Amino acid sequence: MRFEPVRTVRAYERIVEQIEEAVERGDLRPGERLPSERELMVQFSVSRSTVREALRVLQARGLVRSRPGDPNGAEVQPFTPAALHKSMTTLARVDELSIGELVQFRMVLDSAANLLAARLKTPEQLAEMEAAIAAMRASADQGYETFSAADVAFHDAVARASGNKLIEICNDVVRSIVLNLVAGKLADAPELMERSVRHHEEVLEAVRQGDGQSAARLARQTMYDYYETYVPEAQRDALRALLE
Amino acid sequence: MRFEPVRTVRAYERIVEQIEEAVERGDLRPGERLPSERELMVQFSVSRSTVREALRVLQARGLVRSRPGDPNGAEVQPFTPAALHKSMTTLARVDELSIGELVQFRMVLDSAANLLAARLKTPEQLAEMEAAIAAMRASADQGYETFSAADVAFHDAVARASGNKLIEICNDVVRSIVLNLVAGKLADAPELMERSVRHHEEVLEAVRQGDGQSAARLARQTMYDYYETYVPEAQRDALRALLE
DNA sequence: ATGCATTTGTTCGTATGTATC
DNA sequence: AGATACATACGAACAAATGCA
Repeated sequence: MRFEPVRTVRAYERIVEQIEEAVERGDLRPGERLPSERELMVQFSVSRSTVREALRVLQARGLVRSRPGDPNGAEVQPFTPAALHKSMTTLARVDELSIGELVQFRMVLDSAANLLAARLKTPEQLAEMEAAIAAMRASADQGYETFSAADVAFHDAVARASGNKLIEICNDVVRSIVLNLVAGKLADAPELMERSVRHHEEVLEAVRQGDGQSAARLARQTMYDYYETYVPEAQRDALRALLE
Repeated sequence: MRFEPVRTVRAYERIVEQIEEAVERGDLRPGERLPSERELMVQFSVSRSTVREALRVLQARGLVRSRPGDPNGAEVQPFTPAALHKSMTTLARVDELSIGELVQFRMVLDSAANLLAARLKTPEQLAEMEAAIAAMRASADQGYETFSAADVAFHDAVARASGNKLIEICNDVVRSIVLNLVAGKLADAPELMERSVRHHEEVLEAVRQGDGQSAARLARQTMYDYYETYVPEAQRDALRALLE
């Protein structure tokens, strides 16, 4: 007979587990309130400090949010990729994720999104994409900020049309990291913007016609062209491997 | 003149920020120790509870780990995708991510990994893949557990060979979630295993020959065939869109 | 619009189990 | 084996913020 080593589990962890499970089971829905800290310390029969440590962890995971003085207790949050975003950002910073790897990942995701969108798009989603491109063209002379916002809107519409929430979320997270990295470096370059608009139109046309392969290939090419100059020469080869 | 709204930032958050930045800057390297809680409460001039709440958050993010009685204080952890894994798991549970979406995401990632691996593989990595497939065949009659472990080893080797840590990590995270979901449902099916081994061999052959397109396509097909029966009929269409 | 009661944020003091030297 | 320093956990207290009558 062999015994398992006993894992000493902290009191606050058990509280986290219980509340986490309640949320995942759907017993606690977004918008609902947790009991007050004093009530929780009675229910779990622990001290207030322990309750608070548990709440801090839950808050860090984005499951609840508590404000000082709120008599209704902590609020259960709807899911946001904030926690996901946080850990990916630290990954990018601590583990020295290169800009090349990030752009490459975006190429993979955006490519897949376009492939699927070409097949699954609805007329409303097509209209969104068209509107986004129109906004891109209109803002070409209004500076990088506005242009970038329209660009983001287009890629978001495509990601939504893919019908895969995981693609949508990861796309969103990695994009914001990339945009943060190149922020400042990205000057206003009218000719670059204009070319980008043309490329996006080609992508959209392929999506409209349901030609997923072309849409995916064009999307990869578009992104490569757009970020090429910000990726160190040594890393570009790996990116070009996706273009063949 | 416009003023910014004052965001009241909690004391423990500032502590989290400071330590987080120190880790991200590299001032605190994995393995190094934080000062003890009593020391920290002096340095930040806050109370013990506040320090502890900050440490709980940092621990939830996987940056540090503290154990009772350790005279050296909390230890800075090397980056692990544990936090990433956690938030993706809650995403899968709370936001009702379907098994179809998860498998589809794996198809996208694994496909990209194979495409890149075909181009960037080293002889050592090829040897790893060969060893993994050999282990798969050897364990075909030893039950699902051993077989699955060898299967994981193969996909891991490919992901590493892709040279993209983001692909590697996301692959790992999503795979473990999928395996968790189908756990139990997946009975021992010798003929399924045998077919899977053959498919993996075809993938490996394409990788060996540097034929990225074929490797990617075969990888998608292999995964689809393997998980098809566990994906509800209605969701399979979206998966098949990746096979054309 | 003004208090009032309640809640969270934070502090301090204390007791207990535990790891290291 | 003992001493020391540590994290864990408890409880009481005060300030600041919030919601409601």
